[in-house]
Amino acid sequence: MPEGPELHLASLYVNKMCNGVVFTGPVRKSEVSKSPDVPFTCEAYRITATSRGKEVKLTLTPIKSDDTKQRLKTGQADQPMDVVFRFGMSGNFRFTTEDELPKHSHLRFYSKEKPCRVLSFVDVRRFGSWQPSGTWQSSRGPCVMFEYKSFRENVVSHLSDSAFDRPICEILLNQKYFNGIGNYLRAEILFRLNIPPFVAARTTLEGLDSEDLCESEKPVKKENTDKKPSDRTKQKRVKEETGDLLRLCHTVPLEVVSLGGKGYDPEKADYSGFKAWLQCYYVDGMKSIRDHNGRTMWFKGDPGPMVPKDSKSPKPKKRAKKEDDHDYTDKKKVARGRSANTTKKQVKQETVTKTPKKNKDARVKQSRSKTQEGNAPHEKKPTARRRKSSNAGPTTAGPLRRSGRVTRQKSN
DNA sequence: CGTCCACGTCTAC
DNA sequence: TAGACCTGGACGG
Repeated sequence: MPEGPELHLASLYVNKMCNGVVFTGPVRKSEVSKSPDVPFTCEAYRITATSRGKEVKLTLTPIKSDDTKQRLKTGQADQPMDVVFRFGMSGNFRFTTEDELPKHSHLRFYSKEKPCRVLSFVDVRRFGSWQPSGTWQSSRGPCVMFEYKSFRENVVSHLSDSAFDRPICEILLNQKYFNGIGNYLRAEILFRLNIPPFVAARTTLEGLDSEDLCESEKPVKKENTDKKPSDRTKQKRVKEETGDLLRLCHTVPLEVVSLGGKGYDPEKADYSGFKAWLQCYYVDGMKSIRDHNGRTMWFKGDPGPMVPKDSKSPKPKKRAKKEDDHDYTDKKKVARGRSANTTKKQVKQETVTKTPKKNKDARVKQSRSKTQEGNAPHEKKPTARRRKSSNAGPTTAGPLRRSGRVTRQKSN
């Protein structure tokens, strides 16, 4: 659930579900969670939520009672407490009855009703975290969706920062400047403007005004294809109609919010709406390669000059089980078909083992050493990456990593 | 069965 | 700038 739109939708969900609900008692944490305890307990309190970029803040507000003495004696809160959440790769909120507690519910707020209900912070992978008495993380910039003006100013006034030496697709994930943008949004945003992902960020951004000159412009849409404008003209028109890159960092996430539903959440029934909204990310026919941080960048056309030297396309997953093969309307299939699979459900017990194990995600980053001799491309960056374990003898477990990864994409 | 991949940070050489 | 941190679904053998 994790880019700006999903975090915001989560805050809307909490406010809707918890409106009028009275919560009680302590906040409870799962055994396995390593996030801190939330030292808040109260006979009667309410919960509201707000979001900023990729964070959600819950505010726990005690309901006034006359019995101050009693409250203090039993350690009850009488002041509100904020808890700030980051969702990692899989965080979300759910409000259920007590006996329907979701698996991986790691922080729980109990309602005072008879068959009580529970607001859960659910997080399968546990990359998410929370901070009791928390504040918005100071290293993160303004929210691309709801602090648009200061977001723009923050970027435009810091273009000399060396962070902007990087390719545009990589700085779009830098939360100091693009709080709320994640991997699918960067693909969708650059795709809309036809910006090659691996061009220098500063080049792409300089010249943009800290004021949005497009301000009062109406939505988007409308594509007049009878004319064949030159590329230059086309670029200009695109800008006029849809706004510049910074504006799309604002409007594109907001589109996801207005889709309703849950945004990116393949497990949910209303995922199809989101899937249909995607134009580039994981879409059949698009290209993808790993950026310098090992994250998959989806794009169309020219990758741009700053492509990682040894980068390869991740393997195109075959479309999952059939599902619908009847294309009713225009076909807009997505490469990944996570079907709503509700079959088995191994109730495996989550444990607290601390066995040092082989990392998995790390392997994703190690681009296989293609030319396994140390050719050193020391042009610009001291690209020390790409090698590492290559000539250090085969690792016991994984001798040959991927061999030939084929570039997905049929046409171009 | 094993490998690869996933909406994101963090922090330690 | 590599790993580390996690679970689980899709796929391949």
